[in-house]
Amino acid sequence: MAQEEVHDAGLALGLSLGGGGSGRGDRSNSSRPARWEAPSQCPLEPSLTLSMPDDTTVTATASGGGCGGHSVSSLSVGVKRERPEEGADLGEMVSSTAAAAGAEDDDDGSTRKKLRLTKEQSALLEDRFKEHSTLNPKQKVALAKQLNLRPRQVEVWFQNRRARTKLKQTEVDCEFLKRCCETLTEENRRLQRELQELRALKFAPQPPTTTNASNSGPPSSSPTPPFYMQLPAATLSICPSCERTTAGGGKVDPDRPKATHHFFNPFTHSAAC
DNA sequence: TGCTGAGCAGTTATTACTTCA
DNA sequence: ATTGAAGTAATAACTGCTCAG
Repeated sequence: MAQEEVHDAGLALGLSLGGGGSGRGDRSNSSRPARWEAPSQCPLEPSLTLSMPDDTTVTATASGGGCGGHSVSSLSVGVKRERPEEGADLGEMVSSTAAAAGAEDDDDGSTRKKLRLTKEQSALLEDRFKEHSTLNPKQKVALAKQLNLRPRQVEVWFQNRRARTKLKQTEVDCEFLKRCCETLTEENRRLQRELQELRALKFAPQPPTTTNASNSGPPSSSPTPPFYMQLPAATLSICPSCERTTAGGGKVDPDRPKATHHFFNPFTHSAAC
């Protein structure tokens, strides 16, 4: 049951086709034989292919039990009609798959069925994906043969698998950035607090001691704050690793006002201590 | 420069499962 | 406890686009 689904505006049916979707969706099947053969998942699956006068092919495939140990039996009926449009790899197919045991196989075709890969197929595909996330044409064909799938299905599976991997990685990255943002927010709060403390120290009454060059700025009533008050907040940061402040020693090189020896880099989770 | 094949992003449709009345 | 409808997640398959060769 390795049919590929296509949307068929002409037949208001869920279409599942083997041997080619429409248009560019099935590039790998350009060499598809004129008469579509239902590819069976299992060599033991009996299949029947009928060629209709109007180039429509009806295929019935009964599958089950004997393939790879999966227990789901199914009956698949596919209808394919050659469509003279956009090249040779065009075809349409109607298929319905239903559990053979008790389920009806006479559905009106208004719903299209989707292939579900068996656990064995998925496992092998996963294994191959772990080795290489892409396949060259030869590998694709070989793997398809091994899985009793069509190369197009293997191709699609790998595409979807890559997309899922990327999506997961994006989620991980997003989570990481979220944590970074939280870390930076917390860091910002800490720095704000520290700034307030320093300001309070600055404006507190000071004992009449001799002043050095670093704090001999204008009086507190002056509109321009002393030099260290103009430093970027980061220069006063507390290293989360060693819990020391960079500007705590009171000795700041005026030529390197932005030196942040203990600045914590949330992207590397490291501090340049 | 046009063609072709491959990969990707976005989307659709189906299936399986869960929840709830 | 059972059942059917509704909701949801997973995923196979498709379309359209870009890009390299």
